[in-house]
Amino acid sequence: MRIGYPCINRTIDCTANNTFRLKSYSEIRLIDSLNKNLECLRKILQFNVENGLLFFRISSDLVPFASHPRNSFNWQKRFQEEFKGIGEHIIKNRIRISMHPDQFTLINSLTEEIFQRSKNELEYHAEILDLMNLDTTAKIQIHVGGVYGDKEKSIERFIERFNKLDKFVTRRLVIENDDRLYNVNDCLKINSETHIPILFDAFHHKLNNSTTQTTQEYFKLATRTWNEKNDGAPMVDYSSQKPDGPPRQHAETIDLADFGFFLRQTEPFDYDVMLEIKDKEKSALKALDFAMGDLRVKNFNKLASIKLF
DNA sequence: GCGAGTCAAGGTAGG
DNA sequence: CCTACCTTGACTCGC
Repeated sequence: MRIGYPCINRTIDCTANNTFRLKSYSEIRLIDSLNKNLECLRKILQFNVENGLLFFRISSDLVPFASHPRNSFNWQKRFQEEFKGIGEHIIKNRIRISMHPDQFTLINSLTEEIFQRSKNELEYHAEILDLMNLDTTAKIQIHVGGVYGDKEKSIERFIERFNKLDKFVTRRLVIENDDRLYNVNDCLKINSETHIPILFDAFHHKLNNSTTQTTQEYFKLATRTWNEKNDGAPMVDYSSQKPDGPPRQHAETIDLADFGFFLRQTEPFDYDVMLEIKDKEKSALKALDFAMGDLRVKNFNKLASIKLF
């Protein structure tokens, strides 16, 4: 098991998602942001390795306006050495990497234009991971998309569109159950047609499940869609409800009692867990401490003390 | 230097 | 058909 957190580190004084407004777009701004973002990504990964956090989600904002028509700059070529260097450190330290395009990426959209934009956005994500020379265990996670008044048809459309994507994207693509529309059962239907792995989101599952099957059973159904050799250990998203917050809001900091309960529920399995919690690496470190002290967590990937960079 | 308003992209619910 | 809301951080502008 590896433990990780998404995109932002609040301890380090920099972020890997510097951006700007479209109105102020220029090649200079783009290069400047990308320089800062790659430099900061290095620092974050360095911090993570030093602290035993070996799972990380790279921000979709790493390259501002990457798939926007306004941007015709060949950033792939300009920064290929930098990407390659970061990739080498990721591989050397056996860091697990994921990416998560945001809500506007909808491959099952009713309109061809939105599908095309989504396809471009997915290709951008795959390019980043390719430029780093990461194998297919580095994943891109998306939700199934909209329902558009007819879930059956929308699932069919997802499958048709999935089959239109290039191999360099689909080999990295996984789907995640969401909190309102598509639950694990829906994802399983898509998996039976496409063999796309299902990323189990524990919090979303709590908020959106239609049967009496337990978390354990669904966890098992979802995680066994991952092919160990090509996909690596299953990725899992974990978070909990913010106490006294509006429903669905993610907690400010980790609830170790709840996390411990989740670990026990999923005990026999090896997987990598992403903690979607507001205070980011702070909670991830608490969880790491907790898990290392918990003898029941098997296959625990202890800190590799190799120095980065 | 600060706070408020706004930001590429879509969808759903409620009216 | 139209509007509010989802959800988050950070850019940008006006003071």
